[in-house]
Amino acid sequence: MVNVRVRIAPSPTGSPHIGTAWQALFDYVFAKKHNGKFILRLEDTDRARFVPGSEFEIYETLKWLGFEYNEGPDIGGSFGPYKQSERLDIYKKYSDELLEKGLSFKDEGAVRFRINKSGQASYHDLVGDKDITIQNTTQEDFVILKSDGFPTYNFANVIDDHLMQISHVIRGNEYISSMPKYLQLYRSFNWKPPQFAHLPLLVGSDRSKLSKRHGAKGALEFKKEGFLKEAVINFLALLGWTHPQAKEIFSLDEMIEVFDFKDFNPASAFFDVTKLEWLNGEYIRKTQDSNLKTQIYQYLLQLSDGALSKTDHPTEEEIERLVPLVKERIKKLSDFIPLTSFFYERVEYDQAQFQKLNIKNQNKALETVLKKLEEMEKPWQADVFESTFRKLAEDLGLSASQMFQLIRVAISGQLVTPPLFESIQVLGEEETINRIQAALKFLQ
RNA sequence: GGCGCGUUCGUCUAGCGGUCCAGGACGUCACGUUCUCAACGUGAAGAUCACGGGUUCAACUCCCGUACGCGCUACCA
Repeated sequence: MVNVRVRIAPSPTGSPHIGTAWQALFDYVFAKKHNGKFILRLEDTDRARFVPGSEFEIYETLKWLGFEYNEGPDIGGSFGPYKQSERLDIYKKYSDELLEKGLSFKDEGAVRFRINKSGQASYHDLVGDKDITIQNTTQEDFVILKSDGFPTYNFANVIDDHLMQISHVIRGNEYISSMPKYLQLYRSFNWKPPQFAHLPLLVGSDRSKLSKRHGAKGALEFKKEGFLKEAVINFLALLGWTHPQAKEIFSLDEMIEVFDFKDFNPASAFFDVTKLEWLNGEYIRKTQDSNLKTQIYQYLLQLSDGALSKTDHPTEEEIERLVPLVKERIKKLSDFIPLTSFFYERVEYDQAQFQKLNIKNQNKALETVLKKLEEMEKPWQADVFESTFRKLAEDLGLSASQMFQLIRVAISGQLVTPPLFESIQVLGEEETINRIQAALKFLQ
C-alpha cells in the first residue's frame, strides 16, 4: 500500500460531536499504520448552516485527542487552501469543464450533473469487505454548483479527494446510496476513484444518526467532564471495531499496530457513556500519582478559566496529598471535587446525616471522642488512632463502624469520604479538633 | 414510495457450516473483604442468534422472502 492519504472532512456547522472524533480516530490510525498522511479539510460550503467559531473547536478537538494532522486549513499544505470556501475557483473550473463536455447543464443559476441512468455502479467497500452495487436508475441529475457559486458536497468531495490525492475515503455509510454520483463524476474526469471505507453510523439513544439536534454531546464536553483522552480514544475504538485479540483496553499505538478494516462490524453502534466511565476509571487508576495530580490540577484550572483562587481551591501540593486517597474512587476528574471539597471548604453540617448514624447519646460520644483526640500524642499515628477508637467504641457500646462514621460526619459533614485515617492526616490535628468542636456546637 | 445498509444478552461485541443448548466486556444482582464509598475477589441472572422458508448429514454462520431499524432520495453534509 503506497502513499496513503486520508482526510477527515467536517463541516463547521457547530461544535464537532463525538461522531466526528470517532471518524477522525480511524482516519488517523489508518494513516499512521501505513506511514501515510492525515489531512483535515473543512467543508464549509453551506453558508446557511455555517457557525463561525466551530472551526476552532474542530482544531481543538483533534488537538486534545492528539490526532495531529499533516495538512489542514490552519497549517497549510501543498494542495492549495484546505477550506472549501477558499477553493471556489477550483470548483468553477471543473464545473465549466463538465459544462463544455456536455455532461452537466445550467438550471436556474445552478449547475446540474447529468446522470447516466443506464447500468449500475459497483465498488468494493473495505468495511464489511464486500462489493456493493447500486443501479444508476436510482439517481437523479444533481446540483454540483449552487446558484451562490458554492459547490455541493457531492461535487466538492470528489474534486478535492482527487486533487488532494486521497487514497482512501473513510466516511459514514450515509454516503453509500450516493456512490453512483461519485463514481460517474470520477469517470467524467477520467480520474481513478480512491478506495472506500464506509463506517457504520453512530446512533444516539433514539437510535437515529448521532447529531447535535438529537442531543449528541460535543466532543470537547467529554474533556470538560473530566474524561481522559486515552480513555475516550480507547472507548471510541471499541465502537464498531474489535481488537483482533479481543482486548478491551489498549493504547492508540497498539491499535495502530493491529488495525484493519476487516475488524469492523457494519451495524450501527449506540454510544453508551456507562462503559466510557468504567474505562475512564481504569485509566485513572493506571495513571501515575504525579501525573494524575497534574491532570487534576490542569482540569481544575481549566474549569475556573485559569483563575484558581487560593482560598477555596486546593493547591497543587494539596492535590498531591489527596490523589492517593481518591484515585480508586473517581471515574472522572470532575469526581475529585465532590469527594474532596470538604478538605478545603467550610463544613456545612446537616442534622439528617447524624441521624442516619442511629447513635444514642451521640453528643456525649462525640465529646468523648474530642477528649481522646486532645489527649492523643501528636503527631497522631494511624494505628494508635485506630486502636484508640475501636476501644472507645467498645466502651460506649457502639460498633466500630458507628464510631468511625460519627467521626467522619463530624469532620466532613458527609457519610461518604476517603478513608478516615488518611483524611485526618491530610486535615491535620488542629483542624480535626476544630471541626469536631464545630460539630458539637452544631449539635447542641 | 424507491433504493441502500443493518438486525446475536439492557449496552459494546465474539462467532466467518460441526468445537455454540452461543463466548467476552460494561452494567445489574448476590456474596466475600471492609471505618463509609470505592477498588478488589467469587458467583449469578441476562440472547428461543428478528421471523419464516430453503440448501446441507449439520446453520448464528450460505440462499430467498418478510418484518423492523436506520440512511439516502436537498441549490445539507
